[in-house]
Amino acid sequence: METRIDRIKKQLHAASYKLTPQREATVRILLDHEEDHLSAEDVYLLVKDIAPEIGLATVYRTLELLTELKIVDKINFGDGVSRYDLRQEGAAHFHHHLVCLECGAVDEIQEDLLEDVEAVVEKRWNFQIKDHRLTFHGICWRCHDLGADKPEKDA
Amino acid sequence: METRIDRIKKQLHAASYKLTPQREATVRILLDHEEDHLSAEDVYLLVKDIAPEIGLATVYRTLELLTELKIVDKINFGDGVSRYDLRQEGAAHFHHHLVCLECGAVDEIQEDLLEDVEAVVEKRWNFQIKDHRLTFHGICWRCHDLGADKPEKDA
DNA sequence: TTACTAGTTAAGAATGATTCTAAATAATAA
DNA sequence: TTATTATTTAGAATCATTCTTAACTAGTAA
Repeated sequence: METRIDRIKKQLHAASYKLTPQREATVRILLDHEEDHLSAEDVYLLVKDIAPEIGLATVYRTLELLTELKIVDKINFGDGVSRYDLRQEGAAHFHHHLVCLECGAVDEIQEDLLEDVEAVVEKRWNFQIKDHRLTFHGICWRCHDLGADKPEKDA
Repeated sequence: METRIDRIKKQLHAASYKLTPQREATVRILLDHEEDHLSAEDVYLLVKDIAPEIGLATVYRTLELLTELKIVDKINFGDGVSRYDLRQEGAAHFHHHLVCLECGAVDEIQEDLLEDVEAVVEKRWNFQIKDHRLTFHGICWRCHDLGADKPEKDA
Protein backbone atom coordinates (compact mmCIF):
# COMPACT_ATOMS: atom_id res chain seq x y z
CA MET A 1 0.00 0.00 0.00
CA GLU A 2 1.15 3.48 -0.72
CA THR A 3 1.84 5.40 2.44
CA ARG A 4 1.62 9.10 3.09
CA ILE A 5 5.40 9.23 3.04
CA ASP A 6 5.42 7.61 -0.41
CA ARG A 7 3.07 10.22 -1.73
CA ILE A 8 5.14 13.03 -0.29
CA LYS A 9 8.21 11.48 -1.87
CA LYS A 10 6.44 11.59 -5.22
CA GLN A 11 5.49 15.21 -4.72
CA LEU A 12 9.11 16.06 -4.03
CA HIS A 13 10.33 14.14 -7.06
CA ALA A 14 7.75 15.84 -9.25
CA ALA A 15 9.35 19.12 -8.25
CA SER A 16 12.88 17.74 -8.71
CA TYR A 17 13.71 17.35 -5.05
CA LYS A 18 14.82 14.25 -3.20
CA LEU A 19 13.45 12.77 -0.02
CA THR A 20 16.74 12.74 1.84
CA PRO A 21 17.01 10.99 5.22
CA GLN A 22 16.85 14.35 6.98
CA ARG A 23 13.74 15.35 5.07
CA GLU A 24 12.10 12.01 5.71
CA ALA A 25 12.82 12.23 9.44
CA THR A 26 11.32 15.71 9.49
CA VAL A 27 8.18 14.56 7.70
CA ARG A 28 7.84 11.62 10.10
CA ILE A 29 7.88 13.99 13.05
CA LEU A 30 5.18 16.09 11.42
CA LEU A 31 3.11 12.97 10.78
CA ASP A 32 3.43 11.95 14.42
CA HIS A 33 2.29 15.37 15.61
CA GLU A 34 -0.44 16.23 13.15
CA GLU A 35 -2.45 18.49 15.41
CA ASP A 36 0.31 19.96 17.48
CA HIS A 37 1.26 23.17 15.65
CA LEU A 38 4.97 22.62 16.15
CA SER A 39 7.47 25.44 15.82
CA ALA A 40 10.69 24.93 13.88
CA GLU A 41 12.51 24.59 17.18
CA ASP A 42 9.99 21.97 18.36
CA VAL A 43 10.47 19.99 15.17
CA TYR A 44 14.23 20.27 15.50
CA LEU A 45 14.27 18.89 19.03
CA LEU A 46 11.96 16.01 18.11
CA VAL A 47 13.79 15.18 14.91
CA LYS A 48 17.08 15.05 16.73
CA ASP A 49 15.83 11.96 18.57
CA ILE A 50 15.49 9.98 15.36
CA ALA A 51 18.19 11.69 13.31
CA PRO A 52 20.70 13.18 15.77
CA GLU A 53 23.03 14.58 13.15
CA ILE A 54 20.48 16.97 11.68
CA GLY A 55 21.04 20.72 11.85
CA LEU A 56 18.52 23.41 12.74
CA ALA A 57 19.09 25.16 9.43
CA THR A 58 18.20 21.96 7.61
CA VAL A 59 14.95 21.76 9.51
CA TYR A 60 14.16 25.34 8.54
CA ARG A 61 15.04 24.64 4.92
CA THR A 62 12.97 21.48 4.87
CA LEU A 63 9.94 23.17 6.40
CA GLU A 64 10.27 25.99 3.91
CA LEU A 65 10.46 23.52 1.04
CA LEU A 66 7.43 21.62 2.29
CA THR A 67 5.56 24.89 2.65
CA GLU A 68 6.37 25.87 -0.93
CA LEU A 69 5.07 22.53 -2.15
CA LYS A 70 1.93 23.07 -0.05
CA ILE A 71 2.60 19.88 1.89
CA VAL A 72 2.66 21.83 5.13
CA ASP A 73 0.99 25.06 6.19
CA LYS A 74 3.05 27.70 7.92
CA ILE A 75 0.99 29.48 10.51
CA ASN A 76 1.50 32.39 12.77
CA PHE A 77 -0.48 33.07 15.91
CA GLY A 78 1.22 36.38 16.57
CA ASP A 79 3.63 35.13 19.22
CA GLY A 80 6.68 35.67 17.03
CA VAL A 81 7.11 32.01 16.13
CA SER A 82 6.05 30.28 12.95
CA ARG A 83 4.34 26.94 13.33
CA TYR A 84 4.01 24.14 10.82
CA ASP A 85 1.15 21.75 10.16
CA LEU A 86 0.88 18.97 7.63
CA ARG A 87 -1.88 19.98 5.28
CA GLN A 88 -4.82 17.61 4.95
CA GLU A 89 -4.33 15.62 1.78
CA GLY A 90 -6.35 17.11 -1.01
CA ALA A 91 -7.36 20.16 1.00
CA ALA A 92 -7.42 23.23 -1.19
CA HIS A 93 -7.58 25.59 1.72
CA PHE A 94 -6.02 26.22 5.00
CA HIS A 95 -8.00 25.06 7.99
CA HIS A 96 -9.12 27.44 10.70
CA HIS A 97 -8.11 27.82 14.31
CA LEU A 98 -9.74 28.57 17.64
CA VAL A 99 -7.24 30.15 20.01
CA CYS A 100 -8.27 30.23 23.65
CA LEU A 101 -7.35 33.47 25.41
CA GLU A 102 -7.61 31.72 28.75
CA CYS A 103 -5.55 28.55 28.44
CA GLY A 104 -3.81 29.08 25.11
CA ALA A 105 -5.18 25.89 23.57
CA VAL A 106 -5.44 25.87 19.80
CA ASP A 107 -8.24 23.80 18.33
CA GLU A 108 -8.75 23.19 14.66
CA ILE A 109 -11.72 23.51 12.41
CA GLN A 110 -11.39 21.45 9.26
CA GLU A 111 -14.51 22.52 7.44
CA ASP A 112 -14.54 25.35 5.00
CA LEU A 113 -16.90 27.86 6.53
CA LEU A 114 -16.11 30.62 4.13
CA GLU A 115 -17.66 29.63 0.82
CA ASP A 116 -20.38 32.24 1.00
CA VAL A 117 -18.09 34.91 2.31
CA GLU A 118 -15.55 34.23 -0.42
CA ALA A 119 -18.16 34.59 -3.11
CA VAL A 120 -19.02 38.02 -1.74
CA VAL A 121 -15.40 39.12 -1.53
CA GLU A 122 -14.49 37.93 -5.03
CA LYS A 123 -17.41 39.78 -6.56
CA ARG A 124 -17.45 42.89 -4.46
CA TRP A 125 -13.72 43.60 -4.30
CA ASN A 126 -12.82 42.01 -7.59
CA PHE A 127 -10.24 39.88 -5.81
CA GLN A 128 -9.32 36.39 -6.98
CA ILE A 129 -8.95 34.35 -3.79
CA LYS A 130 -6.27 31.67 -3.65
CA ASP A 131 -6.27 30.95 0.06
CA HIS A 132 -7.40 32.33 3.37
CA ARG A 133 -6.47 32.43 7.01
CA LEU A 134 -9.13 32.58 9.66
CA THR A 135 -8.52 32.52 13.39
CA PHE A 136 -10.98 33.09 16.19
CA HIS A 137 -9.84 34.31 19.56
CA GLY A 138 -12.01 33.64 22.56
CA ILE A 139 -12.81 31.23 25.36
CA CYS A 140 -12.77 27.52 24.65
CA TRP A 141 -15.25 24.99 25.99
CA ARG A 142 -12.70 23.76 28.55
CA CYS A 143 -12.46 27.20 30.14
CA HIS A 144 -16.13 28.07 30.36
CA ASP A 145 -17.24 28.42 33.95
CA LEU A 146 -19.69 25.60 34.29
CA GLY A 147 -21.68 23.19 32.26
CA ALA A 148 -19.09 23.25 29.53
CA ASP A 149 -19.64 20.55 26.99
CA LYS A 150 -17.11 19.13 24.68
CA PRO A 151 -18.18 20.01 21.17
CA GLU A 152 -19.13 17.38 18.65
CA LYS A 153 -16.11 15.94 16.95
CA ASP A 154 -14.92 17.67 13.79
CA ALA A 155 -16.99 16.44 10.89
CA MET B 1 -14.68 69.88 19.75
CA GLU B 2 -13.22 66.72 21.14
CA THR B 3 -10.58 65.30 18.86
CA ARG B 4 -9.52 61.73 18.37
CA ILE B 5 -6.38 62.50 20.34
CA ASP B 6 -8.49 63.78 23.23
CA ARG B 7 -10.46 60.58 23.31
CA ILE B 8 -7.33 58.46 23.26
CA LYS B 9 -5.95 60.58 26.10
CA LYS B 10 -9.07 59.78 28.10
CA GLN B 11 -8.72 56.09 27.37
CA LEU B 12 -5.16 56.17 28.63
CA HIS B 13 -6.13 58.07 31.76
CA ALA B 14 -8.94 55.64 32.42
CA ALA B 15 -6.30 52.92 32.55
CA SER B 16 -3.93 55.07 34.64
CA TYR B 17 -1.52 55.93 31.89
CA LYS B 18 -0.42 59.32 30.69
CA LEU B 19 -0.35 60.71 27.19
CA THR B 20 3.30 61.69 27.22
CA PRO B 21 4.76 63.75 24.37
CA GLN B 22 6.34 60.62 22.93
CA ARG B 23 3.07 58.72 23.07
CA GLU B 24 1.19 61.63 21.54
CA ALA B 25 3.70 61.90 18.70
CA THR B 26 3.34 58.18 18.04
CA VAL B 27 -0.43 58.40 17.96
CA ARG B 28 -0.26 61.36 15.58
CA ILE B 29 1.82 59.33 13.16
CA LEU B 30 -0.69 56.51 13.32
CA LEU B 31 -3.51 58.98 12.67
CA ASP B 32 -1.69 60.34 9.63
CA HIS B 33 -1.21 56.85 8.21
CA GLU B 34 -4.48 55.16 9.02
CA GLU B 35 -4.47 52.66 6.16
CA ASP B 36 -0.76 52.05 5.84
CA HIS B 37 -0.09 49.03 8.07
CA LEU B 38 3.10 50.51 9.48
CA SER B 39 5.71 48.36 11.16
CA ALA B 40 7.31 49.48 14.42
CA GLU B 41 10.37 50.51 12.44
CA ASP B 42 8.21 52.55 10.03
CA VAL B 43 6.53 54.29 12.93
CA TYR B 44 9.88 54.97 14.55
CA LEU B 45 11.33 56.62 11.45
CA LEU B 46 8.24 58.77 10.93
CA VAL B 47 7.95 59.74 14.57
CA LYS B 48 11.56 60.82 14.65
CA ASP B 49 10.65 63.66 12.28
CA ILE B 50 8.29 65.22 14.79
CA ALA B 51 9.96 64.03 18.00
CA PRO B 52 13.63 63.40 17.20
CA GLU B 53 14.62 62.40 20.70
CA ILE B 54 12.35 59.35 20.82
CA GLY B 55 13.84 55.87 21.13
CA LEU B 56 12.86 52.74 19.25
CA ALA B 57 12.12 50.91 22.49
CA THR B 58 9.68 53.65 23.44
CA VAL B 59 7.87 53.21 20.14
CA TYR B 60 7.62 49.47 20.79
CA ARG B 61 6.38 50.07 24.32
CA THR B 62 3.86 52.62 23.16
CA LEU B 63 2.52 50.38 20.40
CA GLU B 64 2.25 47.52 22.86
CA LEU B 65 0.38 49.71 25.30
CA LEU B 66 -2.01 50.93 22.62
CA THR B 67 -2.56 47.34 21.54
CA GLU B 68 -3.43 46.29 25.08
CA LEU B 69 -5.95 49.10 25.31
CA LYS B 70 -7.38 48.02 21.95
CA ILE B 71 -6.65 51.42 20.44
CA VAL B 72 -4.51 49.83 17.79
CA ASP B 73 -4.56 46.39 16.20
CA LYS B 74 -1.33 44.48 15.89
CA ILE B 75 -1.29 42.44 12.72
CA ASN B 76 0.98 39.92 11.20
CA PHE B 77 1.06 38.98 7.55
CA GLY B 78 3.63 36.27 8.04
CA ASP B 79 6.64 38.25 6.90
CA GLY B 80 8.18 38.33 10.36
CA VAL B 81 7.19 41.91 11.08
CA SER B 82 4.29 43.09 13.20
CA ARG B 83 2.24 45.93 11.82
CA TYR B 84 0.03 48.36 13.67
CA ASP B 85 -3.27 49.95 12.68
CA LEU B 86 -5.44 52.36 14.57
CA ARG B 87 -8.66 50.54 15.27
CA GLN B 88 -11.86 52.10 13.93
CA GLU B 89 -13.52 53.90 16.79
CA GLY B 90 -16.23 51.76 18.28
CA ALA B 91 -15.32 48.73 16.21
CA ALA B 92 -15.68 45.58 18.23
CA HIS B 93 -13.79 43.48 15.75
CA PHE B 94 -10.70 43.49 13.74
CA HIS B 95 -11.12 44.37 10.10
CA HIS B 96 -10.09 41.96 7.35
CA HIS B 97 -7.35 42.10 4.79
CA LEU B 98 -6.81 41.18 1.16
CA VAL B 99 -3.17 40.42 0.50
CA CYS B 100 -2.15 40.34 -3.15
CA LEU B 101 0.29 37.54 -3.97
CA GLU B 102 1.35 39.41 -7.09
CA CYS B 103 2.14 42.96 -5.97
CA GLY B 104 2.00 42.63 -2.21
CA ALA B 105 -0.68 45.27 -1.79
CA VAL B 106 -2.82 44.98 1.32
CA ASP B 107 -6.39 46.23 1.01
CA GLU B 108 -8.82 46.45 3.85
CA ILE B 109 -12.34 45.29 4.30
CA GLN B 110 -14.15 47.13 7.03
CA GLU B 111 -17.40 45.23 7.05
CA ASP B 112 -18.01 42.33 9.31
CA LEU B 113 -18.57 39.43 6.96
CA LEU B 114 -18.47 36.78 9.61
CA GLU B 115 -21.67 37.15 11.61
CA ASP B 116 -23.19 33.98 10.24
CA VAL B 117 -19.96 32.02 10.46
CA GLU B 118 -19.43 33.11 14.04
CA ALA B 119 -22.87 31.98 15.05
CA VAL B 120 -22.07 28.53 13.68
CA VAL B 121 -18.69 28.34 15.41
CA GLU B 122 -20.00 29.48 18.78
CA LYS B 123 -22.75 26.91 18.73
CA ARG B 124 -20.98 24.01 17.13
CA TRP B 125 -17.63 24.22 18.93
CA ASN B 126 -18.96 25.77 22.12
CA PHE B 127 -16.43 28.56 21.77
CA GLN B 128 -17.09 32.09 23.00
CA ILE B 129 -15.67 34.35 20.31
CA LYS B 130 -14.02 37.60 21.38
CA ASP B 131 -12.31 38.56 18.16
CA HIS B 132 -11.20 37.16 14.84
CA ARG B 133 -8.57 37.53 12.19
CA LEU B 134 -9.40 36.90 8.56
CA THR B 135 -7.01 37.37 5.67
CA PHE B 136 -7.49 36.40 2.06
CA HIS B 137 -4.53 35.73 -0.18
CA GLY B 138 -4.96 36.07 -3.91
CA ILE B 139 -4.77 38.40 -6.88
CA CYS B 140 -6.01 41.97 -6.48
CA TRP B 141 -7.98 43.92 -9.08
CA ARG B 142 -4.87 45.88 -10.05
CA CYS B 143 -3.02 42.71 -11.05
CA HIS B 144 -5.74 41.00 -13.07
CA ASP B 145 -4.75 40.65 -16.69
CA LEU B 146 -7.30 42.81 -18.42
CA GLY B 147 -10.56 44.51 -17.83
CA ALA B 148 -9.78 44.90 -14.18
CA ASP B 149 -12.18 47.19 -12.48
CA LYS B 150 -11.59 49.01 -9.31
CA PRO B 151 -14.01 47.67 -6.75
CA GLU B 152 -16.75 49.80 -5.29
CA LYS B 153 -15.52 51.83 -2.39
CA ASP B 154 -15.73 50.27 1.05
CA ALA B 155 -19.24 50.75 2.35
C1' DT C 1 38.09 3.77 -12.21
C1' DT C 2 38.23 9.09 -12.36
C1' DA C 3 36.41 13.38 -12.89
C1' DC C 4 32.50 16.42 -13.11
C1' DT C 5 28.15 18.32 -11.87
C1' DA C 6 24.15 19.46 -9.13
C1' DG C 7 21.84 19.01 -4.96
C1' DT C 8 22.13 18.78 -0.06
C1' DT C 9 24.08 19.17 4.26
C1' DA C 10 26.14 20.81 9.11
C1' DA C 11 28.12 24.35 11.65
C1' DG C 12 28.31 28.51 12.85
C1' DA C 13 28.13 33.41 11.60
C1' DA C 14 25.05 37.07 10.49
C1' DT C 15 20.75 39.44 10.39
C1' DG C 16 16.71 41.63 11.91
C1' DA C 17 12.85 42.22 14.99
C1' DT C 18 11.89 42.66 19.52
C1' DT C 19 12.73 42.91 24.50
C1' DC C 20 15.50 43.84 28.45
C1' DT C 21 18.65 46.61 31.50
C1' DA C 22 20.42 50.48 33.61
C1' DA C 23 20.73 54.95 34.54
C1' DA C 24 18.51 59.40 33.87
C1' DT C 25 14.50 62.27 33.95
C1' DA C 26 9.94 63.89 34.87
C1' DA C 27 5.72 63.83 37.32
C1' DT C 28 3.27 63.07 41.72
C1' DA C 29 2.50 62.62 46.55
C1' DA C 30 3.64 63.49 51.27
C1' DT D 1 11.47 69.93 50.49
C1' DT D 2 11.96 64.53 50.07
C1' DA D 3 10.36 60.21 48.58
C1' DT D 4 8.09 57.60 45.24
C1' DT D 5 6.60 56.21 40.91
C1' DA D 6 6.20 56.25 35.93
C1' DT D 7 8.52 56.97 31.84
C1' DT D 8 12.28 57.66 29.05
C1' DT D 9 16.74 56.86 26.21
C1' DA D 10 20.64 54.23 24.70
C1' DG D 11 22.52 50.37 24.08
C1' DA D 12 23.07 45.53 25.22
C1' DA D 13 20.87 41.14 24.93
C1' DT D 14 17.79 37.73 23.11
C1' DC D 15 15.48 35.00 19.96
C1' DA D 16 13.83 33.32 15.52
C1' DT D 17 15.38 32.94 11.15
C1' DT D 18 18.49 33.14 7.14
C1' DC D 19 22.93 33.16 5.03
C1' DT D 20 27.71 31.49 4.08
C1' DT D 21 31.07 28.25 3.50
C1' DA D 22 33.03 24.09 2.91
C1' DA D 23 32.17 19.33 3.00
C1' DC D 24 29.54 15.50 1.40
C1' DT D 25 26.58 12.62 -1.75
C1' DA D 26 24.51 10.61 -5.85
C1' DG D 27 24.40 10.43 -10.55
C1' DT D 28 26.56 10.71 -14.99
C1' DA D 29 30.06 10.77 -18.54
C1' DA D 30 34.63 9.62 -20.00
